[in-house]
Formats: sequence, C-alpha cells, structure tokens
Amino acid sequence: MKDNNDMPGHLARRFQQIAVAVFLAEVEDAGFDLTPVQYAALATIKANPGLDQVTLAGLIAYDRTTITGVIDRLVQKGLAERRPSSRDRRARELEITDEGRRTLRKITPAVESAQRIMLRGLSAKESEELMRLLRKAIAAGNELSRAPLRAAQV
Amino acid sequence: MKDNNDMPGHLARRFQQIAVAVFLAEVEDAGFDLTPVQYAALATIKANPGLDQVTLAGLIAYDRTTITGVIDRLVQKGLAERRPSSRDRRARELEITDEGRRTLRKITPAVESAQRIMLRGLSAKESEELMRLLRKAIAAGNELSRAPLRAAQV
DNA sequence: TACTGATAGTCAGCATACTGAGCAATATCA
DNA sequence: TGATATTGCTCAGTATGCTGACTATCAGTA
Repeated sequence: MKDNNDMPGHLARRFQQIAVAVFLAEVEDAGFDLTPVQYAALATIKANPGLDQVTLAGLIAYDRTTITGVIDRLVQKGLAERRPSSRDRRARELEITDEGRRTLRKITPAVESAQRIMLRGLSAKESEELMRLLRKAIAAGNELSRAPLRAAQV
Repeated sequence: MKDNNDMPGHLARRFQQIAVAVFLAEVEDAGFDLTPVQYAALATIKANPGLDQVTLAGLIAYDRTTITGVIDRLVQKGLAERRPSSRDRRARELEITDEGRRTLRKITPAVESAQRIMLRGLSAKESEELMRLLRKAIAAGNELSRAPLRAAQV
C-alpha cells in the first residue's frame, strides 16, 4: 500500500492548504481581508485594465463560473468595478479602483512575506528548484483542468 | 511586479487544481465516483479500522469540520460505517464496508495512473525531487494550517 | 465529589472550484 | 441574409476547507 507521502496529489493538497493558511494569516496581520484568489484577480486586473472576465480567468487559470463570485466580492469591497463592454454587449470590462490600488500597494509586503514563510523549510536553491518543477509539471498538465492558463489576446 | 509564476502559492494552487482534475477523470473512466479526499479518507479507514474521526482527520490533515461531510458521503455511498465508540461516548468509530473494500481494490489502478499523469511533464528523477521538496516544505509548515498532520495515538 | 478545562463531533456561514444548464449576443458560413 | 455555432456570463447544485460557536462528554484536580 502506497503511503500518502508518495502521492503527489496528496502532497499538492497539503502544500496548497499550508500556502493558503499562511497567506491569510500574513494578510490579516497586515490589517487586510483578502484571499489569495482575490489578490491574484485584483493584481491581474490592475496589470490589464479593461479586460473582460473570460480573459481574466484565463490569465490566472480560474474557472469562469468561479470568477463571477470572486469579482462580486472585489466589487462589494470597493476594490474593483465591473461595467458593460462597449465592444461586446455580452462582456464586462473590469477596472481596479483607487481603493483597490491602495490596498494592493499596502498589502504587497504581507504577500511577499507569505511566499517566504510557506517555503521556510527549503534553502534558496531548493525553493527555486521546487518552483521550477512545479512550473514544468503545470505546463505539461495545463490542458487537463477545466480552467487552463490562457495568454491574453493582444 | 512579481509574476504569478514566481509565487509558490499560485503554483501550489495550479498544481493542486490539475491534480484533482486528473484524479477525477481517471476515476470516472474506471467507472467510479470518488473524490481524492474521499479516497484518502477511505484508504485510511481501511488501514486503521475502528479509528475515530479526529484521528482520521489528523492522519490525512483534514479539518475536523470537513471530515464530517466527507464521512457522511462515504456512509451514504455505503463504503464506510460510523458507529458510537464503546470507550468514549463522544466519539464515533469508523469502519470500511465490504463494498468499500471492493471499491478501493478496483479503483487502485486509476489512482496510480492519475499520480503518473499529473507528473507527466517530469522525468522520474524530477518527480522524486519534486515530492522530496514538497514533503520538506510541508513538514516545515505543518503547524501553520488549522489541520496539521498528526500521528495516530497508539 | 464538584469544578474546570479539554476533547469529539456537529452546525451555520462563507469562499473557492467544479458540472451542467441556460440566456443573450456575436461570429461564421452556406 | 438566415441558420448555426460559438462565446460571455450567470445560476443551481455539489464538494472541499475554513472560522467560530455549541453540545455532550471526559479527564484532572481541589
């Protein structure tokens, strides 16, 4: 019988579990209330002003049905705005608000600290190697999830 | 601005996302309907007959409030049984059923295949190294989540 | 034994994630 | 142009995961 520790799927779940807990703890210590998912969405909206929801989902590999709720909460917190697209009446254009920009700026140290903490058991070289291997495995498996990463259409 | 691909937390989320999708697809192809979480719980019940819910949660690092629902579904599918403990009237003893045992046996090839597929971008050596680094990072971060891994009390 | 603190389990509530379905709008092509 | 396919978004339903609160029970101790 294989041990859980020999199952990459189980290890993935555990590492992700710790990563989320560390992120939330650091962000809360900094006085903010933002999830990892909300942070990634907000940062991506800031970097790509006016993008629509499907494009946003593709850039961070979220399912399109998940992104709806995430944006709802960003809007409800006053960090982002959703308005009808002028080019395509089905689509919604997303913009970050000033409040969202301020939050992103202030929260950055906590986010970076979280990334360090979740790797605290590894040396710098090991951390690099872990990220390299994860990127490689993810690239090969990208199309296997319902929400693959998609480059923006420019 | 840091790219998502430099954030271990984001990579963790992506890898976990792919791992779950691959697991579900392989298991469904084999004709079964079992999630990764349910599988791990069932396998652990089989390996530790009569254990209580808190011990089970500790062995697979689930939150105790999560395990309730997972066991509900295993029981509802007829794969496990929950009965009052004779030693502690607060506790429930968990047992796998014959049906559960049969399911576990038949599902094993699909589970193993899933673990291979989610690492298909990596060589054997790289896969080993990825698992080693994940184990190391997880060990160092174990206490940082609400549901740390706990050895069984023997 | 009575009090106190800890423990086992559950529940309500919230936030991801997914499946599958549906609506409105757009794109494509005969 | 008109039929068809596709796309953007939303919703209902289900399954993790978490926080925080609660009940019942147990364990240790004054």
